[in-house]
Amino acid sequence: MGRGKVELKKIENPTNRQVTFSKRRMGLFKKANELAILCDAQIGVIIFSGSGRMYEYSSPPWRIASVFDRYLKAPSTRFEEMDIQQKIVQEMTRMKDERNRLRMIMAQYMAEDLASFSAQDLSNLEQQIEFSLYKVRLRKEMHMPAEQSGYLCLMNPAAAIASGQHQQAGEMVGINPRPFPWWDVGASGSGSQSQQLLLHGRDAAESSMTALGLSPQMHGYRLQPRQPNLQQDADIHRWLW
Amino acid sequence: MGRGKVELKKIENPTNRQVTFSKRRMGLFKKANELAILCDAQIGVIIFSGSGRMYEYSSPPWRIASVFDRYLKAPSTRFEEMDIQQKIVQEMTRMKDERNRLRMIMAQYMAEDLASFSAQDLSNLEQQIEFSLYKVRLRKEMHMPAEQSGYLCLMNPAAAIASGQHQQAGEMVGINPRPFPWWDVGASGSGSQSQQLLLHGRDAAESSMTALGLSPQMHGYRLQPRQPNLQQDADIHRWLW
DNA sequence: AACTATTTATAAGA
DNA sequence: TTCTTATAAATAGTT
Repeated sequence: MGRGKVELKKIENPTNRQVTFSKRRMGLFKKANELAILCDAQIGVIIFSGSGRMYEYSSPPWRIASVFDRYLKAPSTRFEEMDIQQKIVQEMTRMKDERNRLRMIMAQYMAEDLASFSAQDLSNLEQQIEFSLYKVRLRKEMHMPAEQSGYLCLMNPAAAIASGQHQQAGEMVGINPRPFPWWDVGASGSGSQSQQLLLHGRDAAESSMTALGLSPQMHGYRLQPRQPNLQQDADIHRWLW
Repeated sequence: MGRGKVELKKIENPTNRQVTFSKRRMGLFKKANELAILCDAQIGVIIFSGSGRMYEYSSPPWRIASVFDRYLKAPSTRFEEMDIQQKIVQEMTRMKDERNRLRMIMAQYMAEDLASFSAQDLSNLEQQIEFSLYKVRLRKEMHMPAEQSGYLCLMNPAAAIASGQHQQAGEMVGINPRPFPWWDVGASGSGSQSQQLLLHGRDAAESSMTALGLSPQMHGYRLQPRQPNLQQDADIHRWLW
């Protein structure tokens, strides 16, 4: 609709693209509004521009949130929702616990909260930090091969070795129980610590909706027999962890 | 567009309405698709017909759930406009992000993931760890007053002072952008890498500020409804955080 | 579901 | 950005 036919591919000229975006965005909202009124429908539209700005339309008198809420609830029964919400509460609690644990660990490791530490705890923590320092310096040496070879001597060699052995054995230095056991982070039965501490970018990219099994596709699973909700659990777990 | 002009009001004839609904629904989705492709936008459209049937479009390669997630995370989306379920999803996402962030920080601080660190990064991390070590040893001295007074000498004094100054200034040692900027956590105006590395920089920066600020009292100010209107909201918030 | 007379949307130009 | 206008596209009423 215009002076020339337009090919359905990304408009390369940024200015043209911006102008077209503006025009067509308004056109789309107008169309949505007409459809909603003419045909008595509830409509929500959300647009993110290439630059990340959000635009939204929802048919009066609704808010976008209402549309989404209806979307969330559309394919499911109340009973199933209750079920999944229980899962949510459970997983949420776990995650909150781990977050709090990590906070405490960080505070201790950065020596910002040593009030509850005994002398022995302090020694163990010191060893642990020394070992971290050792690893950093080791890596530093790799970057600048020659020059300061004696650098690592700043660290207590015994501690380095001891820590190294611990590490090889797959466990961190054990500090006494009173302070929070940050060295045992996330050790819910298995898996090496380093693995647990690494972030897998995949997590961040995943969709919460998918995770919660709230998309229509997922609801299909949940409507299956009342077997233990394995698929759903797996989905939730994958997203959460 | 048609044989006659159309008045913008609900079509009374059910058959006509249904036909128009079909035609215009497809037209709307087509327009949305064109806009998405031509202008490189991410678009989601949800339609509920008068009879309650749901239709949806989302611009490839996304699913409508992704759009919804992004909506929840958008800075302009206000907490108090969301429904309970959406709030839960949003809060979970935030908590997960913060947990992942803490994990990453821990891994770096414990020198378990230094692959992406430059020499400068390593130096700064080294300084930071040295400072932690310094604080631990300081505290250790308090426990056993006499004996090994020369203990602190193991640490590079210059680094200790430098770190101390940084600390006093209220900021951590600055390491270069490539690794995850845990040292820059919560630095509001820094314009550092955090926005790129995080799924939704602004929100995560806010929560992580308290994460490393480690003062639970301050946490989550943005999450609170601006006006403490709904008791339900308050309950959720109290439980989540 | 197809057809087409018209209206509407909009690309390009100003 | 906004307006203009030639033209493409959408669609209302018809078959």
